Parts: sequence; C-alpha cells; structure tokens
Amino acid sequence: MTQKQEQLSKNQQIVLNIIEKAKGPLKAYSILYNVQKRGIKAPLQVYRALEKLIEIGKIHKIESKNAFIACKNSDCEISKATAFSICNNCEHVKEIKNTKLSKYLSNFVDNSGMKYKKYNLEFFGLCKDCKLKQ
Amino acid sequence: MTQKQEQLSKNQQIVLNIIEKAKGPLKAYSILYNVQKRGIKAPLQVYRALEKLIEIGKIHKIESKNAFIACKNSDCEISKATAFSICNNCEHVKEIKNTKLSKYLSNFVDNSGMKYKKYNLEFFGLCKDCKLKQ
DNA sequence: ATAACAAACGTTATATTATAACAAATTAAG
DNA sequence: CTTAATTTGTTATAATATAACGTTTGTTAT
Ligand SMILES: [Zn+2]
Ligand SMILES: [Zn+2]
Ligand SMILES: [Zn+2]
Ligand SMILES: [Zn+2]
Repeated sequence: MTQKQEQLSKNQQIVLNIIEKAKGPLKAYSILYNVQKRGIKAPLQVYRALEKLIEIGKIHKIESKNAFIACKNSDCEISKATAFSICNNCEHVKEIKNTKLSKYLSNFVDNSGMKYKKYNLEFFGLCKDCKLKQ
Repeated sequence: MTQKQEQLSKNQQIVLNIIEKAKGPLKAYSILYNVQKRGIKAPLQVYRALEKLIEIGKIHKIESKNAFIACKNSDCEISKATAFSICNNCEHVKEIKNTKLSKYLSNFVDNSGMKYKKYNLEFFGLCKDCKLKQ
C-alpha cells in the first residue's frame, strides 16, 4: 500500500462524510452527536479531525457561526481564500466561487502597501427563496 | 437634558472606554477582568454592552478571534461592511479603510444575481514589522 | 524486520466563550 | 405621574474549544 496520495485517517474520513452529506454547515457538537455510532466519543476527536480537514482544504469554518462546511470549490486547496454567502433569515450558506472576486481580493493591496496571502469573506443577505417569501 | 443624541448607558460607556484604550482587540473575559474595578461583575453585563456597541457600530467583532475592537472608520456606522487586516505572527489587527474595496464589495453581485447588504472580510498576512523581522 | 520518528488516537479533565431566566432599577415619553 | 422600554444585577448553565498524557498506528530508513 504505497499510496503517496493524501490519505485521510479513519476519524477524518468519518467526520468528512458527515459534513459532505449535510445540507448546510454543521456545528462541532452536532457532528459529535452524529458520529457517536461510528465510535467517536469525545469532542477532541472531532476537533482534531476538523483541524486536519481545514488544513487540507476539504472543509471550511464559517467563523460567524462556529460551523463547518464542505468545500465546494476545488480551487481553494489550502483554505487560503474563502468567500461565503449567508442568508440572515434561513441561515443557508453557500461557498462563493467567483474568479473575479478571488482575483480582486488576492491582489488587493492596502493603504500601507501590504498584500495578503489569505482571507475569509462572509457576505450576509437574503437568499432568493427568503427574498420571495417576504 | 433633552439630548436627542445617541447616549450610551453606564456599562456601555465603561466597556467602550476599555476597548478604545486598548492597542488591539480584546476578548470578552479580558474586558470583564478589566472592568471589575468599575463595578461590572458578570459576563452578561459585558456581553450586553458589547452587543449594543456592535449594533451602533462603535465596535466590531473579529470573528476569527472572538475579540472586539473599536471602530476606526466613521463610515461603517451600522457595522454593515467591515474589513480587517490580521497579522498571523503578532496578531496585530487593523481595520481597513479603503473606499475602492468597500465599493467593490458592496456592489458585488454573485453568480446567482444576489447582492449583499452586509459583509465581513478578514485578511491574514504578515504585518510590516513582522515581515522585517523574518 | 526493526528501529526511529511522526501522525493519529483515546481518554479525562478543564478552559473559554456565550446565553437563559427572572427580578429590580433606571430612563424616555405621553 | 404613569406607562413602556431599556438597562441592570445576579445566578446558573449552555456551547465551544483545548490541555495533558499515554497509547497505537503508519512511514521511513537502515
Ligand atoms: Zn472551498
Ligand atoms: Zn434564506
Ligand atoms: Zn468600523
Ligand atoms: Zn505582525
């Protein structure tokens, strides 16, 4: 088994599966509850898996919600540059994949001449469904 | 005293003072510790003041740090549109005041045609000091 | 294969961040 | 003054996250 490939460990795979199946972002303790039947018993096991999955870009943390979502954008392999759309009403979250935006932000230079390798952007508004229902 | 002006309550003023005096973002329980000599005894008193101060745009929450910083940008009165520069090394945080950036983001329309009233952007990199020391 | 190292695991305890619930006090308006 | 709204004080508890420690597993190089 000389798989040079990036191979996830058991717990990492379990946690990733749950997050990928979910419709929206999941909270750590909700993940814990969901994986207890698979042998994961303690918060730390979940948090360690989350940390690794974030590191390799498989998931992202939605900071304003303390929740975790699967990456839907193959380009952000190292979680460097993320942007999300968050509905204030139904809490629906979507990763924004927009080349212009990511280029704009990656090339952004602030007033002091500083450039940034990494950013996280969270947009808030009403999603289409919620806008109609208003 | 018919001050139509937005007037802060006692606790709100105490908390705001601490945050404005600080060099960087403060955490809620660090604020609590700092204001105990002024009569604020419980976390809730701090969190309630923080909530109000955020609402009126006097301070912002740095989501990736669970910390609070005074607004340095008179334009974001209602905390709608915020952008920060965060140093990965020394944790220095600075609010970004850049008209082009804020216009770009406020006018951003995603692939589904959705526009956003509110956003929070956190840039990560090395500040000038830390870049030199490398 | 086996020694040496790194990564992941399991477990318990604890730290940190944030809110619920309820009653009392203060302030703003009619 | 009366009423409503906001703010306060207080206790308890919920929710989120990490420390510390020892064990196991996986990788790499002899
Ligand atoms: Zn992504
Ligand atoms: Zn919605
Ligand atoms: Zn501001
Ligand atoms: Zn720095």
